Amino acid sequence: MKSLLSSTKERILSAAEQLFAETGVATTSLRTITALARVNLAAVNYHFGSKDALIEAVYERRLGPLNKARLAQLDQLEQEAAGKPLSVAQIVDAFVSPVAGLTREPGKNGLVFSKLLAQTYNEAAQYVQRLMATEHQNVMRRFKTALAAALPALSEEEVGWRLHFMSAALHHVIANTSYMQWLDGSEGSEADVRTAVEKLRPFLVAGLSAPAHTALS
Amino acid sequence: MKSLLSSTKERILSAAEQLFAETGVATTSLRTITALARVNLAAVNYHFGSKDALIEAVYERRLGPLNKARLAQLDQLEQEAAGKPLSVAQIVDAFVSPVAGLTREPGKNGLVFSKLLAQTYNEAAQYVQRLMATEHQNVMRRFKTALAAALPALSEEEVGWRLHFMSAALHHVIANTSYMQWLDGSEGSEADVRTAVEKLRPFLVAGLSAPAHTALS
DNA sequence: GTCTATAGAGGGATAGAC
DNA sequence: GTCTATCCCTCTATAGAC
Repeated sequence: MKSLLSSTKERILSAAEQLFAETGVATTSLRTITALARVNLAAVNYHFGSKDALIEAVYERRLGPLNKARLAQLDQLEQEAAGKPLSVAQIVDAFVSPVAGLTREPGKNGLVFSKLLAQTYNEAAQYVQRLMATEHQNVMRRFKTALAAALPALSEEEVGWRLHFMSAALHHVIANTSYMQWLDGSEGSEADVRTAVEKLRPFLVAGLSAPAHTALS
Repeated sequence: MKSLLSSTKERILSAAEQLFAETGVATTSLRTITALARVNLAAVNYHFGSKDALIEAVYERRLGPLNKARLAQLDQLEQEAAGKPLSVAQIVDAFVSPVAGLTREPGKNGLVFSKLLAQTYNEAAQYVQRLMATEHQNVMRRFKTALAAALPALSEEEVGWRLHFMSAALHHVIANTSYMQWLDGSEGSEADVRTAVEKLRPFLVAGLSAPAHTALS
């Protein structure tokens, strides 16, 4: 019952999250995790049961709040709109902002998790599917409905694809922001995630609002 | 000198590529690779020297042709345009089409590599940086120049970000197309990569062309 | 160039003392 | 709940026969 902020469990979770994001889930050993958390090796198996269970717990700790935040922001905007469809920009906002908002989660730097989520998107899907498949699907369905109302010219299917693209761009951008220098050799300016997300917003709004077909030239 | 299409080396490369894309580089053992390639375990070390060297070879085999194809298409379009700036749609095409064109590479199914490239983007950067940092940077610089000419209203920095976003969306979409069902619970229609890339095109064109700031209205 | 056999390192998990 | 010590497994890499 003692929910100290730095209990052994929490320290393991944060250390694991950080190392997973840095070098991947598979290559991170329990020995490395417990060393960073300054906790005994056996503690992982005592508190979580196995490495797999620890991985699930790492995802679980962040995904719940992220989903809730997205839905909450969408709810509030829809209430304020009183029946009228939201703008595409508002929907993008409700989807994107909570990711930056992860900063306020336990373990201080929640953006680490965003990087993890993107870096191991496929691996993540495997764990997420077991844990919160329905919750995640509900979120996506809500956004799909809102977006369909904002873009009546597009088919349901097209709206689904656009949502997919938004999620893809957002997560990949977060995961690879530190590699921008590699991407084009530009001097860099220490591009941080928050700047990247800010720059991404108009790109997403315009992309979502695009006509279904675009002629060449 | 005997460049048979199914030499031991090539079979190892293709098997490794496939398994890497399916379950990741770190979790794929040489035993699994050699079993799929129906080759002896020791063959990897004989032909490549180490697992790391094999990984590099897997990336090297595809990235060279991909970069060349992108530049070639851009070159051709620019020649035809005779000095006038290309359209954004044309630039998107030169960037995106060669990825689907990987199909014509050795080992038949080159799209497997696209999935690998996206799934392990961070890991890949590590190897790619060693192998073809300058080549990749040249490609991105060429596209940046072309895009800047097509979008004179945007700053150099903004154009760099947009290029980043395009690459991010493209690679993540390819990597996660098979997970669309998970994304929103839709019935799926066996969404293949080619369809995804086709749907992505107008999204990218509009996103790249967006004004730098979008009001929240 | 291909194979078998094995060395040597590092991993996850657990038993049992405290 | 924490720690040490250890089991047992899988992995990469290599030596040496063919």
